[in-house]
Amino acid sequence: MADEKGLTSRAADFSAWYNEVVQRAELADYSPVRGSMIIRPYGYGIWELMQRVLDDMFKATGHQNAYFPLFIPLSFIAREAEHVEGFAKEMALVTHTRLIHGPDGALIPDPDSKLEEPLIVRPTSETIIYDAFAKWVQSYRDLPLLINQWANVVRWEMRTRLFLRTAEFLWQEGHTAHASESDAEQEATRILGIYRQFQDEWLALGVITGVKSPAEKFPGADRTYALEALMQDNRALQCGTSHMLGQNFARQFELKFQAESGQEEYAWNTSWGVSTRMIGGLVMGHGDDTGLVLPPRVAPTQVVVVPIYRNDAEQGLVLEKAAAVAAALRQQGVRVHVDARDTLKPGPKYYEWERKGVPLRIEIGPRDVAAGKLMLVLRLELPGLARKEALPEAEAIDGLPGRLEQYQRALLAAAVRRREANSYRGVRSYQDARAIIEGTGGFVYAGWCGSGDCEAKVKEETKATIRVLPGEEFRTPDAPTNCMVCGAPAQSEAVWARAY
RNA sequence: CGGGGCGUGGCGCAGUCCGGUAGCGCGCCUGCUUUGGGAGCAGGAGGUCCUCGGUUCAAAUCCGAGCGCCCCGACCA
Repeated sequence: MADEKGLTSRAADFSAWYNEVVQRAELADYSPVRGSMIIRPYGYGIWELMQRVLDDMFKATGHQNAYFPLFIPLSFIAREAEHVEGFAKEMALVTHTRLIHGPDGALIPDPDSKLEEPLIVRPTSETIIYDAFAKWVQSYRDLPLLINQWANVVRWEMRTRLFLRTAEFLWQEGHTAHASESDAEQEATRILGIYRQFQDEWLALGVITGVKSPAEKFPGADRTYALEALMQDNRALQCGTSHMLGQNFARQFELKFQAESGQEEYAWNTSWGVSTRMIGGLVMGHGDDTGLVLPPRVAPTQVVVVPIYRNDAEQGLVLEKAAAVAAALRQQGVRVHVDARDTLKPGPKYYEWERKGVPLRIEIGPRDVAAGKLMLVLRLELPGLARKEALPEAEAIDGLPGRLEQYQRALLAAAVRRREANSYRGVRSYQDARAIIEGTGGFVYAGWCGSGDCEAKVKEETKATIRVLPGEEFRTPDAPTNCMVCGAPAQSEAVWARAY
């Protein structure tokens, strides 16, 4: 366990480190309900930044936001066989609508208020949304229908972890209907591209993308595209999914339209989502033994200004300068905070903001004011970047957005470097794969025959699953041509890893 | 649901074996001195010791039952 100052190190106990970072950076807290979490203002600030960027991306590609109900009739979820099978074990139900005092005075559900048909709390909204779509769509002229919603969903998980797996979480779920299979397919991959751009360029995660195996795909989908990031403990984190749903839901919910030809046809659907889980990805992807490390683009505070002074006169002087610097930075669109608290010395402030992952700190003391300089300190030492640098004030301010962008890019480069350093390509034997998975961990690229039996065997024996069948960009040039498990001709390359 | 751990001021813990005035560090409040990497002194506030029951003159401590949370595993974003 860590003392009040230090943190458990990643090497000593990765999951303890994770929990401590999340709580000490004030991202989240436990709630009285098992498996439910409180997202604190600092964590929610990150989520708001994520939302803003993604929302703009969705809007720019023609999507509109809407809101569908939290409660879904139980019968809806039951309509798509594979879908209900996938979620049946983790459903929260509303069965009563009233409380009364029982014999011993305690509040109990009023038996008379029992609902004829229980409601489920949405684990995802395909069913209720496609039911609505069916009412809205008549003609091919109504398509494509491109809808997104920002919502909470509930999945009653057996085992939970802050951000990574909680009973309730926040996400966006896009739902679209198209006139043709190829339109829907295009939509699913276009969204995958948007997610990819967001997770690399904003979150700096260095994700790989690809298709899920049939065993790992979304229940009810024909095909699931996914993004996977490699965490610092060399376990994979699924950071988002985009599903080609085919006509599975359209058939169940009578989502039909009249085609140009006059023929009545079922629409083609896609659904796609990313969640607050990405915040967990940021923590495990970038954090270090000091605490959180945030990419500037999603940092609620990008720059913290820490004034240094010894007496009232210096305090006035330095705070005035700090305010001016902050104002100049805000002019440039930088999110800056001046830590003017008089109760802490500079040192403790440094530690606090480092723990919270703020990308850049500006120290301003009397000596700097006199010299017309600012001390800039990055949260991390990264290749090609000076961690600490004293620059003339004007130069420092003008160059600051660029400096943040450099840092942003360096974080992504470091993530990709780490991912590739822990990716094992061209693995030919199951024995080798197993040694990697049970040893250091990481992404194992190997041939796969496509058989669910081979996949299940590996999962059973090593706990590793196929994360994705990698997209073209991520494939190994001379990938093995045989399945690493059974030796039969490989149908595709697969990336194996233990996952969250 | 199985295995492990833990419930004592806001946080981290000691005290439990062997019953006898509830403590320590950090944090918090007030004042003064401080401030370029976790400051000092002085004063102060803050606790149904998880809950219920039992034993006892006396329970944080012993006995019984229950509850909760965290971690590991099986299920999953």
